[in-house]
Amino acid sequence: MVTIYDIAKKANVSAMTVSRVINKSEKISEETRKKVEAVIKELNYIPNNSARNLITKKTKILSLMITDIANPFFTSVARGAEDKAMQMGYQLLLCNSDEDFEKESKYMDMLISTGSDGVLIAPANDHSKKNMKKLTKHGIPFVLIDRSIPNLECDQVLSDNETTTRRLIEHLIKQGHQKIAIINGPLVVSTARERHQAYLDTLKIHGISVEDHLMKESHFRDSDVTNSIQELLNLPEDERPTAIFATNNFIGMNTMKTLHKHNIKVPEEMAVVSYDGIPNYTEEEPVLTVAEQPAYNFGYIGIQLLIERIEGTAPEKVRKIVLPAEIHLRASSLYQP
Amino acid sequence: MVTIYDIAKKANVSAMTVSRVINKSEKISEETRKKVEAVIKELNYIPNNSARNLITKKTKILSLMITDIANPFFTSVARGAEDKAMQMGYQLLLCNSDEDFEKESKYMDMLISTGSDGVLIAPANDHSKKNMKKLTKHGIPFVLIDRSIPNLECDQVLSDNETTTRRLIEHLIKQGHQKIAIINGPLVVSTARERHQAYLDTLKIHGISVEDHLMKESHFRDSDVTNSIQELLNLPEDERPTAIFATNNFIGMNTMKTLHKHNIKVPEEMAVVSYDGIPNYTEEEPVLTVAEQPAYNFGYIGIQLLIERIEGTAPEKVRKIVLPAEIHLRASSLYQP
DNA sequence: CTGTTAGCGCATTCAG
DNA sequence: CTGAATGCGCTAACAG
Repeated sequence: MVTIYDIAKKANVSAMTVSRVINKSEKISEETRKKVEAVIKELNYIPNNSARNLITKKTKILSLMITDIANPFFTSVARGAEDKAMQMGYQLLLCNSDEDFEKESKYMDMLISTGSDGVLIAPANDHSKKNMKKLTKHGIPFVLIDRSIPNLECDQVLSDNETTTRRLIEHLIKQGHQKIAIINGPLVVSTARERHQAYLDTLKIHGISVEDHLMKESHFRDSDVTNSIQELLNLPEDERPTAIFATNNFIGMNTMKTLHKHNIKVPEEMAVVSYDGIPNYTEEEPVLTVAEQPAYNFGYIGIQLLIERIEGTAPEKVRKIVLPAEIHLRASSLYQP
Repeated sequence: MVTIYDIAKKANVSAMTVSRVINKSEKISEETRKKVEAVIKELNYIPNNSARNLITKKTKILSLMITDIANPFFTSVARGAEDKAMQMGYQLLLCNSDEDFEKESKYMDMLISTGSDGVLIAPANDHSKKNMKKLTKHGIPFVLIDRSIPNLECDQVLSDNETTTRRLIEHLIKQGHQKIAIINGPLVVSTARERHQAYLDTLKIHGISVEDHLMKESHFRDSDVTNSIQELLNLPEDERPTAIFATNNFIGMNTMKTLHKHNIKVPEEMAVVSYDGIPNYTEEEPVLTVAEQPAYNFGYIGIQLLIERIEGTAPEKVRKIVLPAEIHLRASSLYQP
């Protein structure tokens, strides 16, 4: 392995001078800088970060913890995060918690051990607070994205779940729907809770009674919603919903698939609206009405806040950034006379 | 920061003993082990990997370099790689070269600097050989996936491009097609070259003349193929192809979209076959005939080979694993009388 | 089974 | 502008 000493010897300078050249110190004469750089190139020298980190306590590595790498929403988040991180001279370590607190904890120890300068995280659920506390104890800044955690003051980039949900539900109401079902993720996740609450509030505002049997709790991962749908379809005619609100892309997509299997016509027999965009890999126009969140920006802005926190350019006060979603009205919820 | 010395002092042992406990050395009395572990837990001690790496030259970090994080093919590769890496106690650093040799080189220096134990890489193109040589010079093992590099002896996990392409083209020939176009990626990438060659060979075997104007070179990223398609459609009636072979998922998908825009009926006016699966996010049955590669296994097996190489359990001789693709015949290439 | 000594490669002091 | 000494946190090699 080539070290600064090898460079120093060959360039007839001290190791310290080489170190200064590497770190782009200003206080180096043009002449010696060029001489050293030539030797560095000649010997293919690449600095050893482990040695560096040991002293500086900095790694120039940021970590991104997401809950599902198979979800296009998080793929976009990752792209945004990666773009900003690279632009700012940081590397990105990608971790996938699979919506699992235990797996998240395990990764967290690894991150601390390896030395991340900061962590951008979509927490698995409310229990993740424990992991956040651990980061704080180790002096590692973090920024929450997509999901908040109760009673945890920190920088975060979130979606405006209240407004977006209300707009989706009111759209359904305007289309004449009174019995609107919700298929949600686990309520131990903040986004599920907020969308649940906004669903309830909107119904109440419009004088629509809330029915327990229209509220289903499923998962945010790409798992089947057959049971939930089946239960909704099994309801007596006068209780059966005429519309379904799916709280993420996989639930929405699987709802459409399942309804199709049951030969239920959308939107005539059942209207569907969903959270999150779904990439269109076909030549057909998309059908599903969705509230598309700015996933890329979750990553991009999240990393920006994180770096500002790390480099001390952020204000003392924590920042909570709330981004709007964009609603695309499509056939799945538009009444066709 | 808590160090082994803090633990040692509080547990009334030497730092070395603490180190042994952390590293699960056998030669420790049950009693002292328990005592030390208790203090570690009490003080929330997590070892500093930078210090460790400096001595051991091991980081327990593997890197995965892919060329396009937005491509579902590589997302699957990443999942497979992540699963295996985690299972074996390694972390995965994900890098995205964007099909760009320069970006790949930049990441490569970072990887070497941070200290990856090994690299699993889908090289951007043949020029990447230079980057591979650099890894070798720094003693970092690597495994190629998806794409090989001419005259580079190393472990690799590839797809059987020759057989798969032949089967796709022969399927088209059986359907009665004689004028078959190919829209390919850049020929500086091995997979593009191999598919190109197999396309030529298959046509020749079946006595079909090869026409230059039916061979288009595009990109593997999600960019438009409008020009290529336009040129094909502009050909005089008797030279115009009746089928298109797309050499990856994005090309296939964009070919379908573009044909749709031109109101060209598939497969009646133009049959289409494509490489790579495309996730189906709709309730409709997929239409496109594809050769689906075992992407997950590229990652999974690739990491396996890599770890065997790192830990010295691999045979001296390099291994070349060739995985078959699975052909799904669908409407886009099936003649409907 | 446990402890001592030394040093991994580099940047932070502090001197010149 | 340059250099010498020191130690970051940990483990390899040896000694007891």
